[in-house]
Amino acid sequence: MAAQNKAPGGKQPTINDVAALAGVSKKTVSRVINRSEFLTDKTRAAVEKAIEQLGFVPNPQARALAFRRNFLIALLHDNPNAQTVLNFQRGVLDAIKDSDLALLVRPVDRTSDAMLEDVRTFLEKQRPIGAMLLPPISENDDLAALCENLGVRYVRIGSAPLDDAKHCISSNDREVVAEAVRRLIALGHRRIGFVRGPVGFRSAAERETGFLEALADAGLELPAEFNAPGNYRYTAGIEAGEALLSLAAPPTAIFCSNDEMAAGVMSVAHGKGVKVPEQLSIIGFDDSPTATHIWPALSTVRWPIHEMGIRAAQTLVPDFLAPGTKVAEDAVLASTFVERQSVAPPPGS
Amino acid sequence: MAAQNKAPGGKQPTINDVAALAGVSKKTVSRVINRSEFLTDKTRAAVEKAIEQLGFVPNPQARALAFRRNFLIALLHDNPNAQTVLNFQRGVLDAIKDSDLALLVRPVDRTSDAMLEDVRTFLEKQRPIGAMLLPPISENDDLAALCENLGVRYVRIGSAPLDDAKHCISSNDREVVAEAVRRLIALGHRRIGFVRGPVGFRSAAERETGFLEALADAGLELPAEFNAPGNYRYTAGIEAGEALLSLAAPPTAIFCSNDEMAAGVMSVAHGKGVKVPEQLSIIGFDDSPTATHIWPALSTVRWPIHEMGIRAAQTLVPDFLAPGTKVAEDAVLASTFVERQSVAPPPGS
DNA sequence: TTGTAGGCGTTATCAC
DNA sequence: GTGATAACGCCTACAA
Repeated sequence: MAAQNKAPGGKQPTINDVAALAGVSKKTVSRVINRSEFLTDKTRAAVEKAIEQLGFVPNPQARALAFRRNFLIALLHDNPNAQTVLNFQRGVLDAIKDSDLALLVRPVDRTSDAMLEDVRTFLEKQRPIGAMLLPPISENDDLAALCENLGVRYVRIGSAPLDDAKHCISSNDREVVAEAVRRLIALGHRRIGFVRGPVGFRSAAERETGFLEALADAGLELPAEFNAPGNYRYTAGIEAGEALLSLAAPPTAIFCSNDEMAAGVMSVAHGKGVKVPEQLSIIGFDDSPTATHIWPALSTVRWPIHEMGIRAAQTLVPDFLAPGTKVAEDAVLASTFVERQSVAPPPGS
Repeated sequence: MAAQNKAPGGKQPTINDVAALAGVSKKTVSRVINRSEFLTDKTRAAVEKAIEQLGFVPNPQARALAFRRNFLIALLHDNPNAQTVLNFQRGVLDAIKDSDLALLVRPVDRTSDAMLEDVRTFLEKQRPIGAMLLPPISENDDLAALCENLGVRYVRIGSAPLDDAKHCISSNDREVVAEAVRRLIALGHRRIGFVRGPVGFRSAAERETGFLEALADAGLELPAEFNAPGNYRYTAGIEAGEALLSLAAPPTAIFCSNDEMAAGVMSVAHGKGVKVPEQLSIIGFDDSPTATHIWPALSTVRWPIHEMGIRAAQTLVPDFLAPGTKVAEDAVLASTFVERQSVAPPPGS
């Protein structure tokens, strides 16, 4: 489309071609590229015209070499939820859209002994400006320390503040879970079951705390047999559902620490002929695609993951964004309770 | 862990440090790095020892500059199915794991007029060695031509061969869809509905062809009212389900062109009290997480997407993979029919 | 405010 | 086979 006038030789034009055409030194061109303040408007205009005319695009590899730093930011993740990762990715890409940055993706294996070394090698090799850590690996302090040591900026994404605001974007999961559970209580539920997240995950702990807070506020308790273990997988939901719905006096509502497990519980309910939501209310967490694909549609907590991607990028590289980008201030973003068809008053009310 | 002996000054050691330590020229070190054939075993050993000793890692930015090419491959996608994208991504990363390559991710907006220009800018700026195009944008011939023109290698992923084998990794969707439908017919179904994919998508066309082939082989026809439009979204499944299940003589089985739409159809069935699979069999396509999260679990076609990611990377950059990597030959990978609980003989059989 | 010289870490050229 | 020397395209330091 654009008149891509190539430099002599048919190659990509370089800073030298621009300098020659504009009748200035290449350093001056460099100053224009890097938005130096010390430039006459006239000079700048002349250079910009030449750039336009040649269709010049600065070579990022050369800049990376000279800057001793790549114009890349990295996304490190070990998240089983594809939609979450991808939504976050989209957010990041939306944020860096008009900048010179590109996004590098790096899944890591948190169960591997070599994880830290792998990440170190990756960061040393690619030298990204910064790295964004998605949960659950964002909870790993060693990883943050590694970034710090290597001079790679980092931002951790979490369900609760994990670090100082400069290094953390989080949501208020606990509060929203409590809100969701209060909703169940307001509907009349008193026998409320809980399916936990995996041990050692901050997100799981936050959700559990929020759940217990809401119960405590209402003067309710969580009987041991209503407290089912889980690991964020569908199969754990199946097991929890089997356990909870086989009780002599089963719960009338179950809060599951994520949507996948909620889907598992719901499958068990269907299999046992337990009507949702008439006989059993179910709430999940994530607002994953699953939440709307199952029947009845699942009430859940929506994580502002796309927004978190944007904010994470903004926090990580405010100085590399396109000029004029509006950057939000808050590091804690609000999750929201989304009520759908899986919730109703308890039977007989 | 490794004894990272730094070069004088505490920085990363460079090729000069290695050359000095090994007592050779830096070009010789370069030859070792790039696996040149013209080297004495003795020289090579000496250099490798020095590399080891210093913990030297070649600077990819400098290499990129000298090679006039980045050690990056790009994944271009505009796929609504997060799991598909991420599984593919994993495959690619598995394939390039022990190489010097890194993966750049670039979502594109196929509905935008500026799409082609955006991709051009991206490719010119980043200069990746190659690009991998996921469906549906893989079906865009202009995009392939653009890569060709820019000297960026490319591989297209598709449901059927879209290009010569050198540039295409595909699956045999048509055959497998036919197989799935034959299974329905074998169970006794004669009234089989179809929910189409979006117009203009090759994947949709392939699935439809396979479906019709199986019907024709059995001497069956697809009545117009059994042929519902769709766009791969859940809501389209809802609409199709409403239409098909409201017919005076509804189908006893429905093949949906993807899982999301199948989930929609299933929700409608639940809502209408139509028992799945007793009164209605449903088959989807993708084997997405949704397939196992809904109840009853959905029979579907599994796309070998992770494997396709591996093969795509191998096809794209066979010369950059870790030495000794076994590269498969076939460009057509097999999808498989996965039978789950959503399929049974028709009522009254 | 602008320009000159030199360097970033690697590879290509072309002798030896 | 191996090694000087000159790129690669851009930036920093310092000079003007």
